[in-house]
Amino acid sequence: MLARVSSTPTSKRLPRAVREQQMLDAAVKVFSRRGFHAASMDEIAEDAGISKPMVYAYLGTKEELFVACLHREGTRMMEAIAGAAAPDLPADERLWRGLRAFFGFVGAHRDGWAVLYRQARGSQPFAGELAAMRARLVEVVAGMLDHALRAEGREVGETELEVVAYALVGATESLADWLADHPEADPEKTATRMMNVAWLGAGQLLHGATWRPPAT
Amino acid sequence: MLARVSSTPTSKRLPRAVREQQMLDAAVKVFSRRGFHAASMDEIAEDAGISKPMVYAYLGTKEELFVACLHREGTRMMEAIAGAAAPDLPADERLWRGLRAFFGFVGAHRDGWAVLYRQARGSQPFAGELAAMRARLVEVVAGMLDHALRAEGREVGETELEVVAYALVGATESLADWLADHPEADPEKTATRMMNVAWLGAGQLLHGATWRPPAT
DNA sequence: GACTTTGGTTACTCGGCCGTAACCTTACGC
DNA sequence: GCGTAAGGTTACGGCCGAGTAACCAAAGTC
Repeated sequence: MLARVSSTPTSKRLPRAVREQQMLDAAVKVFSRRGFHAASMDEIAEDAGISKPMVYAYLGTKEELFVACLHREGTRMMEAIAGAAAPDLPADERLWRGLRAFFGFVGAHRDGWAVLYRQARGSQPFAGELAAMRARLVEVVAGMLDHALRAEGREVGETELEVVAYALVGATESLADWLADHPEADPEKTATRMMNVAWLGAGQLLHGATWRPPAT
Repeated sequence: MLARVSSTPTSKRLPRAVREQQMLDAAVKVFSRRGFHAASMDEIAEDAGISKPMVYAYLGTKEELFVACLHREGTRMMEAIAGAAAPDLPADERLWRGLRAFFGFVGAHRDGWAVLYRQARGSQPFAGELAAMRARLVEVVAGMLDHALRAEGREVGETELEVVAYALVGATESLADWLADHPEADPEKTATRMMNVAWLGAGQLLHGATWRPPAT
C-alpha cells in the first residue's frame, strides 16, 4: 500500500507555517461570527481542522490568538493602503487611492474586517492595539491635510488638524461598517461617495472657509 | 431611641423605583469600565450597594440588564437631541443645535456613553438594539439633508442620501469617542469643529458640487 | 397586634470553557 | 534502521461567574 502515501494527503501533517495561517483564518472567522467572548477555542480549533492543544502550542492563549488576528489583518490592511497611496502624489489623488484601497480591502475581507474591529473597540485588552492602528491612520490623514494646507500658505493648530482627521477616519470606518453590512454594495462606489464628503468638506477648509456658531 | 428613626437613613429599604435607578447607574459604570463580559453581576450589585439577587429580582438576567442600560441611556440621549433641534428651524440651525446637544450629552455622560456604545457594537445580542438607534439618527440626518436639498430644487437618490448621512453620523460618533477619551476637551468646541466638517462638506453637496474619480 | 407584602440577605448549585498533562505517530537526518 | 523531534490527539482539572433556593425583617394594612 505504498500508493497510500501519494494518494490524497488528507490534510495530515502540515508544516507549522501553514497550520498557523489556517488557524488564524479560522480564528478570524469564528471571532467575527461569535464575538471574542462567545467564541470558544474548541470551535476555532475544529474549524481549523485541528485539535485545541495545537492552537495553544502555536499561537498561545485566547487573547494572544486574538491579538495575532488583529495584527495580521491590520498589517494586511495597512499594506494595501500604503501600497496604493504613493507619497509623491497630489493630496486628492493620494486620498482617493487610499480610500479606494481601503474600501477594496474591506469589501474583500468583509468577514474579517468589520467584526474584528467592532470587537476590538470594546474590550480593554485590545483597545490599545486598535487605538494604535487608528492613531497611525489619523496621523497619516492629518499629515496629508497639513501638507495641503501649507501648500496653500495656511496653517492650523495641531489639535484642530487631529480632530478633523479623526472625523474623516471615523466617517470612513462608519462607511466601512455600512459596506460590510450591505453585501450587494460596491466598494468602488462607496469609496467615491466617501471621497465626495471628505474632499469637498476638507476642500472648503483648505480654502479658509469656516463655519461659526451663531451668537445665541 | 426613637431618634434613630429620623437619624441618617443609612441606605436602607428604598423603594423599588429608586433602587432600580441606582442599579442602572452602577451597571452603566461597571459595564463601561470592564466591558460586558468582564463585568460581573456581583460587582454591579456591590457597586449599587445591594446584593446580587435584588438585581435579578428587579432587572432580570445580565443581558436584560445591559439592554435596560442601553435603553435608558439611549432614550436620554435622543430626548436631549430632539429637545434641542426643533423641526421648524432652518437646516443649519437644526444641525448645529443637534450637534451641540449631542456633544453636550456625551461630555456630561463620558463614562456612560462611549463605552456603552463601544460595547454594544460588538456583541450580537445588542448590535440590533444599537443599530436601530443609529438608524433613527441616520434617518433624521438624511431627512434634514433631503429637506435642504429640495429647498434648493435639487434631488438625490435615497441610497446616496443614506450613505452621506451615515458618514456624518459616523464622523460624529467618532468625535464623541475622541471627546470621551480627552477629558479636558470642551464639548461645545468639539461640536463646532464637527459642524465645520459636516456643514461645509454637506454645503458643497447641496450646491451641486461633486467629486469624480479621475479616469485611470 | 396578627397578616401580608415588599425589600433584602447568605449561601449554595451547576455548567462552560480555558488551559494542560500525558501520550501517540509520522517523517526525517544520518 | 533507529533516534529524535515535530505534528497531533484524548481526556481531564479547575476556576469563575450566572442564576437560584431558602430564609429573614421591616413597613404598611385592617
